[in-house]
Amino acid sequence: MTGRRPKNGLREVAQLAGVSLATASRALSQPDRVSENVRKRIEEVCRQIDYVPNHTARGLSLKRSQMLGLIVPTTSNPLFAPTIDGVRMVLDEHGYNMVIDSAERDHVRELEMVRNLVAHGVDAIVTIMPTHLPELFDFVRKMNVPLVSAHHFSPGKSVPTVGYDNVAAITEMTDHILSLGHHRIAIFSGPGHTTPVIAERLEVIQARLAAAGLPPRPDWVIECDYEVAQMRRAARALIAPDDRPTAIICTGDQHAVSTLVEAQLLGLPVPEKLSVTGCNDVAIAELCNPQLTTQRLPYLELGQAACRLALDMLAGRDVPERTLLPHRMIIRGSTAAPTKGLSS
Amino acid sequence: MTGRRPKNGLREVAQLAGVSLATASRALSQPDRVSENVRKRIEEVCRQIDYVPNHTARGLSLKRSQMLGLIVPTTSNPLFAPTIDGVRMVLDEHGYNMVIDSAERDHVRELEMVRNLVAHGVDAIVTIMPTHLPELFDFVRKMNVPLVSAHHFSPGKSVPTVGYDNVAAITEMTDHILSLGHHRIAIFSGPGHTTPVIAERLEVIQARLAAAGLPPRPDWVIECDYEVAQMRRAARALIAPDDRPTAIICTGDQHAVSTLVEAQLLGLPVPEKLSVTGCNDVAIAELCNPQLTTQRLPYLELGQAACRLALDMLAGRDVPERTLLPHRMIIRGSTAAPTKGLSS
DNA sequence: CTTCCTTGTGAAACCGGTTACATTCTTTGC
DNA sequence: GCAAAGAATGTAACCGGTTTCACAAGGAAG
Repeated sequence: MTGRRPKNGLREVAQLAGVSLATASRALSQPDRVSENVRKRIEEVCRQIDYVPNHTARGLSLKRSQMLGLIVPTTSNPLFAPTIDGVRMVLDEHGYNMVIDSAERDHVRELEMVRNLVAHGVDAIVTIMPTHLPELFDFVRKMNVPLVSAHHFSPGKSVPTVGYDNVAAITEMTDHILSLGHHRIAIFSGPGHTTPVIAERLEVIQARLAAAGLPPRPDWVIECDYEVAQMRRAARALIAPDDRPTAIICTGDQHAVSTLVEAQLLGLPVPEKLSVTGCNDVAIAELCNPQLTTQRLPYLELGQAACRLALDMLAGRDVPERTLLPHRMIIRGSTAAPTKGLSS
Repeated sequence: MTGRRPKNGLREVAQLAGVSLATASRALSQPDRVSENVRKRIEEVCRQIDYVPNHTARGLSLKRSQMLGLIVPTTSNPLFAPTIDGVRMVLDEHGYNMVIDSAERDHVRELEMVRNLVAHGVDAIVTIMPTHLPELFDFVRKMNVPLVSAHHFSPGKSVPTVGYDNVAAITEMTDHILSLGHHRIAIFSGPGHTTPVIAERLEVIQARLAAAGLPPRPDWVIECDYEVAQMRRAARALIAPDDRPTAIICTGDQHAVSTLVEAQLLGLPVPEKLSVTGCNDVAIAELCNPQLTTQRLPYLELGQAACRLALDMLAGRDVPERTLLPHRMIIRGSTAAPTKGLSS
């Protein structure tokens, strides 16, 4: 503290150690290219003055930032938390940082975010948006920035994609209900217009039921937002009448649990008089009574795989266009064969 | 596409527009300092070649990155999702980006993360860690980087802190149970050793019960991890015996809901024979039967306020050392006076 | 004792922007 | 009609690192 410090970062270190800037830089990034003696002296100085390297400058020079950009549809839906966590786990192993943006379920905004991330110099991008603007593909190709799409296989994606088999998962669940002998089946779904994944499930279930020869019941196809009061109201409307379904297939666990709660309040035993299925296997699927039959979807693994792929692309390795991750049906206590005499 | 592009970013724009680099730069950052004519020409060129600015270079020159660092205790606990969301909301308004790190509930790692974030050039930092290493305060002071701590007021924090009154909230809840006339009260808690906030709640509840003259029942103080099977097992052990409490105060909603489920399985009516309280008011508090009496804690607001404070500090404005956000007790169906004859 | 090759180090260019200062060209005032 | 003020633009230094290249010293080979 005797005089004013140059405060030029590495320049100061170099000066204090009595070497040139270049040597100081090498001592830190390629320790074996400098003499033992000098290296130790520089390390000592770094400790002394508590030197903090400037990754911005480093990034400018090296043209890489050690940062990966992650775009999520929304930060408020806890469903994506495991995916974010998966990305973070892999990033941690590689000393990478994560900058995260929310596209607010909007394609146009997604493209903005991608431009923004590229402007900020991220080395690669993972996006969990289910579908993308075509311009997005042009942009990343032109900018030559690795981008991988995680979550949903939709036609026309021209970037590496990792996902699970949404159609198979919900088909399997529908077949489970059908094979139990149910004929009076309702669908309780999240809003399809904001979420292609949900729209797809809804569509697949309906098609499957029709294929099984069940007459369509439009009043048994409910779309409802994730707000608790709304879900419970809708669930009640579905199961309160005497003319009620014997099974309800939900596109998400929240809707299923809401249904369970309302059934309980109405004194309708599950699964004896009503079977209910969920999807996603979030924590609440086990925190209800009975526990939920649901599909465990690989959200954590989605994040991990997508992140690995992105880093692979960055390293110049070839990556597959599609990576399919397995789902698994978890049959718990909320489904059973319909009571005789009610099912037909 | 006639020849090779210089590909020097703004230099290329300048060249194509027939102006100097400085003018091009000004046209974008201070449009009113260049002539109408030139500005339009430059904007046109930018559009033509789809110019993407380099924020890294900009950051190096300006010494600010338009990025804020956020440190969370863990990304796997969805409890912090609203806080992250709150930060993001405010950041969006200011055109800031967020780089997020997980400290894995570890102080030492938190300090590493802070150093890492500073090295990456973030303009300010928000951390949701409940307590910090003393070295952290020295570091941020020395580096002169705005840091605000959100979540918990613990003694000795020498940085601006935003939080809620954890002690008051859990005291209020304990008093609610006491005032209903309960004397046989158990505590079902998350793990205190990993989470100071939980440890504090546990301590406060015990002190309050003792102050009310209740004899201590060590077997009615349970600490249990957040894993569903574990929580349910512990809850069952607590309420299965005939010698059971008439009320269970939980330090988190998950524990409370687990208890609710087990009570239901045992045919133990809530709230008639057992009162249960939660804390945090996460979504499941409304997705159970009966709905949970709990404390609504301002997690979203925590993120918003902390982020605003951080940006204020960055702008050189004075900020309060402590910002207290209100909590609110939400009395729902899971609590009631004990049945006569059982309570005493 | 040269000559050639290593090895360690320094000087300077560079990454892609921002900006203080200098310069040129208009205005405006007297 | 000329000086002074003002507006638009250009020149060059700078942010804090990395890296190419040149150079000097030391060791091995001839």
